Amino acid sequence: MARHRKVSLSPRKRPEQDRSRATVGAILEAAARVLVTSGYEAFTTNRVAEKAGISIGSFYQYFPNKDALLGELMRRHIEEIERGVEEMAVHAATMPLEQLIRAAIEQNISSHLINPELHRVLSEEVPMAGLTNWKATYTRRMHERVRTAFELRRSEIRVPDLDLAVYMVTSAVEAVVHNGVSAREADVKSGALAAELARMLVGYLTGKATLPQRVEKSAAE
Amino acid sequence: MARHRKVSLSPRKRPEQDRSRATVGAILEAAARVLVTSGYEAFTTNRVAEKAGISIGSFYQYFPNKDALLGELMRRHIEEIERGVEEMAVHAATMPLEQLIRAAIEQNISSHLINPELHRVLSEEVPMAGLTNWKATYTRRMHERVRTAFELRRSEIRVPDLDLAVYMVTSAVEAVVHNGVSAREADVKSGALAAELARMLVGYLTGKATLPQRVEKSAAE
DNA sequence: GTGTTATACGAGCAAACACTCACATTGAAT
DNA sequence: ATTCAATGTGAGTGTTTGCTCGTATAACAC
Repeated sequence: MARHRKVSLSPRKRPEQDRSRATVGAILEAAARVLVTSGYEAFTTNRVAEKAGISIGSFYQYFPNKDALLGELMRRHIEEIERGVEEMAVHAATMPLEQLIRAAIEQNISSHLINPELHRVLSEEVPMAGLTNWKATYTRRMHERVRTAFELRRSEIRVPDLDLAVYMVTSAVEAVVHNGVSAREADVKSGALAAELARMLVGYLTGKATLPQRVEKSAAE
Repeated sequence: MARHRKVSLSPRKRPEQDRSRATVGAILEAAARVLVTSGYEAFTTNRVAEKAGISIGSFYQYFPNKDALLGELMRRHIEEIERGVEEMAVHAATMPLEQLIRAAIEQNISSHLINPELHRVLSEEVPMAGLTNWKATYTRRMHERVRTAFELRRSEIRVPDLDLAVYMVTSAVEAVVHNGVSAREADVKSGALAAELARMLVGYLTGKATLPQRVEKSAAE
């Protein structure tokens, strides 16, 4: 365990030939697999190299240290999520508030369903100390986006402090969806959770409550 | 690191004399201090013993392994929180729904303010694998409590699925308060966050929205 | 072919760390 | 004063693990 002085996080060497690009790919794939199947506890550089079918020496050709691998894994995962968010944001400008909220929730849910177990391990088990806090920058970017969307609909929103509203909504959505994926799987799949959440948030923002409606057994699942 | 086969979690030996009770106290105190000031990364048995002013040998007289110490620390922290919840639950039976919600939120906030940094480290950094999942049992007990309270007010609540409602409310409260303590400190202290949260939840549960009111600069802080 | 660079290998080093054990000290009962 | 259990000590052990480095092979340039 000589992993306390971490300096460079960027790759030591860039892969130039196809052979090495395949190696890096295998490493990242194996890393995700190890995290998903055995959790962070079993996430050691030697184990990842073994599962990737390469030698530990090859690993350190492309990653300066263990944290760099974790960072790259997290970077790619967040990138994948934000690609979806980007797409949604295009339509968002024109939708009425209620549909916008609903769409954002659905978006958040599908983010969690890309690779639920990897998402869980990355956000719950991996120690954030040491790798430049990806979660924080992700949260910040998300807040900015939501804030912009809210400003466009300022007249519909009755909450005095917009920043506080942004914070409340993002916190609530993230938590309810994140926990829901494992604890209320059925409600997530049926859309009931999304519907309830949307009703809660729209009521909060507009001050106009809508009554719940019984949800039909949807086509989901 | 020979910490993979963990068996007994209960103390190896019970302290009988005052001297040894003081030792155990010093250990627990030092453990909390290390977690708060240096995070889980620096949380080693040798370090805790050193900070407690005792030898590593003495440590292992009373704790069979590292996880047992973490477990005891967590058990005491949760116990402290639940003592407050208990007190609140007495009044809860008679209050109208809105005040009940508000009281529960205030209770949750004060739980977080007992030792905010310790609370944060325990719930975010400490790996839950290995120690019998305290968080899960705490969550379950909390759900039962809230469910019972909701059942007493079933007529006021318009949400069809009560379990889902319990889940939504507890998730939202926990997340908004937990993050709020560090990210919206001012709003937590002024009571603005609690007010907004209560409004959101009451609207969601009853289907009757209330408009936000500007919050006076309160006496807090 | 020859030289050069990229890639791969894996035994082994050095440090960290949970935990043991043989021995020392203290306290209380008789 | 003697005895014995409770308590305290800390150097040392066994293991894990991040990471290096000397060396071997494959690809490319000419």
